[in-house]
Amino acid sequence: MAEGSRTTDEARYDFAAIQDRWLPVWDRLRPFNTANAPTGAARKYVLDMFPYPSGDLHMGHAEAYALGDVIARYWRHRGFQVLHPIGWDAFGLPAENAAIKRGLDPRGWTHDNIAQQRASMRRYAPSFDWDRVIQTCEPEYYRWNQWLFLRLYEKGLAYRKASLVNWCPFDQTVLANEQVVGGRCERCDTIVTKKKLTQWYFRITEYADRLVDDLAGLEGSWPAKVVSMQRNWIGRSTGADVHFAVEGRDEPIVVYTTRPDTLYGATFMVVAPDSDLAEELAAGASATVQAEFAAYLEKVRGMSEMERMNAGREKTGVFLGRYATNPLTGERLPIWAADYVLADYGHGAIMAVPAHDQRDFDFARRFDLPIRIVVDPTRGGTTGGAPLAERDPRVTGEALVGEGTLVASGDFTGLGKAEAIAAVTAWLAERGLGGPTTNFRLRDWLISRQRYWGTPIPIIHCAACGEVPVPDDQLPVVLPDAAGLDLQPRGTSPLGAADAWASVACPRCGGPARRDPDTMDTFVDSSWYFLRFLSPHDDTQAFDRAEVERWAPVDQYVGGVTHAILHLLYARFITKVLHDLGYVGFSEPFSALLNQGMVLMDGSAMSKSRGNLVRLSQQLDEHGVDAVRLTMAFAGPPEDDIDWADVSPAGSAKFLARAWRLAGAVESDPDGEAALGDTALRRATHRLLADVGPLVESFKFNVVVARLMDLVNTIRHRMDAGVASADPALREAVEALALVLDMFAPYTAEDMWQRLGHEPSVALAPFPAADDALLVEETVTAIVQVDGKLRDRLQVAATIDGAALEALARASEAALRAVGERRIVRVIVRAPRMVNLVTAP
RNA sequence: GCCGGUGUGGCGGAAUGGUAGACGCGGAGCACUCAAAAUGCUUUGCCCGAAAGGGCGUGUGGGUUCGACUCCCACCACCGGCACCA
Repeated sequence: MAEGSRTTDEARYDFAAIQDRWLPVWDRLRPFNTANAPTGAARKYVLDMFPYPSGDLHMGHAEAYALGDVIARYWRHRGFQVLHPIGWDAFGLPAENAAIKRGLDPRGWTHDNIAQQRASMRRYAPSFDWDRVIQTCEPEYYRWNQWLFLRLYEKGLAYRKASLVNWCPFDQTVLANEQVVGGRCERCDTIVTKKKLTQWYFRITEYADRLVDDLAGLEGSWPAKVVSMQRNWIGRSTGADVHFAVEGRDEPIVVYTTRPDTLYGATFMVVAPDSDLAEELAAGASATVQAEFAAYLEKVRGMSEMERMNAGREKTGVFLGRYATNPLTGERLPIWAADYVLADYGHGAIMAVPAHDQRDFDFARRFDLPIRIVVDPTRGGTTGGAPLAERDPRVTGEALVGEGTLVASGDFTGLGKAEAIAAVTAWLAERGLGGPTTNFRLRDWLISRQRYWGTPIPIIHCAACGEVPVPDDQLPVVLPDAAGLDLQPRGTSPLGAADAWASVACPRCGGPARRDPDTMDTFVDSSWYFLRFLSPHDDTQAFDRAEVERWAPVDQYVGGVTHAILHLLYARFITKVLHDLGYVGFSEPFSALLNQGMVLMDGSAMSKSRGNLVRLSQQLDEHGVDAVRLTMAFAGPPEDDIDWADVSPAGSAKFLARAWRLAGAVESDPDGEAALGDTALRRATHRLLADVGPLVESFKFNVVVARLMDLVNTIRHRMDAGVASADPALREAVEALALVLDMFAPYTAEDMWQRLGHEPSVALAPFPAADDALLVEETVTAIVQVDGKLRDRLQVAATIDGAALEALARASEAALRAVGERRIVRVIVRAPRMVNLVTAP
């Protein structure tokens, strides 16, 4: 092979020099400044989740921003005006903890980290609009957090209440339900305890139904996994409330059940020991019962969430010495307190049906309570087989939770499960003894934090007026300087000690008052930041309505699946609130979502302690920005994890060098007539141009890269086959290469573009349309099958008709050999691609 | 337990119901070189065969179809989420 002949250009591909060449040019031209884009064009809002400034950028960032940038650059090449902003999620506990550990001010620490990340980001070169940077720790931003809080407060969606909350003993602060993972603090892994505190909440439960219902509209454009996780987390369940009269009490106990059909099987009641109801019921019982209950309650309170939530643990509880009445049967039911019933779900009390609920069954066994079967699974049940006597829970130890037919249930006997649920619920509703109800696993969002580094809550506490919101015109409530404050976590907010800051005159009565010392959960900051990007410097409002209408909602959101519940749920909630308040015209913030996977090393997540940390800066120094970015895109489907041990940034660099050298081989003029060039090469070029769109839009970035490699191989092969440097088809091919490559390797593409005689930036040059005429092949490979098995390949004209193709197939030597002595009884022809000869003996 | 997802060469992964393994990594051989690196060329699913050729192959077992990685049913394995939520 005539090696070297194809690479007439012997210049070396030097990624460092190329990076140094183009960074200052891009700084000057600002090609991705949204204002520089053609106006009037269709728009796309492509948003990457903004980073948290803890240390420098890492491999995970590199993947996320590489993939997000493919999409942003793609739409620009398609002629869209693209908004692709970046900022920093700069408040929060990790930064504060890190600063305290080092004896630094969180503000300085955070700013230093942002500066470092920003410099790294500039070199990594995602196509961001650098004029829209936001940092949530600046008053220019968090002022509007406070504004948002006040709007929720006005609507009764922000409120303060005392209740048992999740408490992290290490961080000395409360946690939202969503921040407790497996009973541990999401941040520091400490076992979470419960504490009774007065805290601020956002009433997200008021939106629970819509947060579930609207997921249907996201199906298909959000990952199925995320939709299902959200649905799971909100945990909507439908059933019925049932009122049970209590002996010696005026008010009935209300319970929630998803199985009203089993009401005849209720043999006792259970209330949550840490509920007010339990306390009240115990108080009305004998001294012995009171003592037992008190001891039990103490034991329960002493347990961590971890211990209490362990489902496998043996049931415990105490009899409260009180009785309720089954509304359907009039039967007398003993009332127990047991910690398997949760105080904050439903009504904190249940009717226990041991035959048809495993937990109730376990409890009944433990305390020798009656078990009564009221649903016969052998009739109408999904699992047939064994007779009822063998399926009895008392024999099997398994409650009968499935389908079946009601037995021993008075007038309801004989009904199926679904009919019975409806019938019993209706019966209860008619008599005012209950009715259909929906319940949610989701709890209100606890947003106050007893820490320094966050948005001050804009409320003033006045002895005379109570809670008084800070008037809008007095915003922002600026976070006081950390100097002189003790930031060590002690369970109360450090801001309370900033006397000069905390003491204020009540805005209502002018009397002495104090600011609320708590700060907001940082997830408040990120719940609406995508709107701030639309008018980041507006100091008169949180966001500009006209800009919102121009850009929002986000067309494509890109980020890690770690935020599948927390951030996305909160952002969806806040968007619905803003919609209801008339501030935005849509109620879902992110029309489409792409979750990139994680970057692993040797099969597990990277960590310093595990010793498998791959440093991004080292990878960039060694292989270059483009090679790392390309590797991220080429590794596989974006949502899959990448094991860095399995991929080859060196291979990526090799490919980039090959592609780059081709730009030096082109010797024709930019305005040459491509139609006069090599047809085979032109076909390859136009096939790529035709396929890029569908591939990128279905996130098959790895396939696009493979197709680019294919094109490079084809170009080289065509050159070997005699396509000259002056052939306009070569220029056409290499230009297409540079344009498509820009999505993955912007430096290399920009340099190629210049070598091809164009002005920067390649990122703003449109993709040429594929020429349909070049997509139609002249000859194709037809396959000949015998009984569905491949036996021969034929080169045929693409226009061949069925009869001609069949004739060729019947004449195929290989096919006839396979047919042997058998007869051909049927022929399926799909011209021009396939013939199947079906035989019989 | 419930919900969601995934199973394809040594590895990462391709494949509108119609040529399984595109593209790459890794391996082997060769060229260039004093040598190496770099670069380039050839080759590379498994088995039988010198070759021609043949057989087997997409987690397992069934099914639909002329034809199944792809569609349907059952099962197995792994990953992720939720989990004493009544």
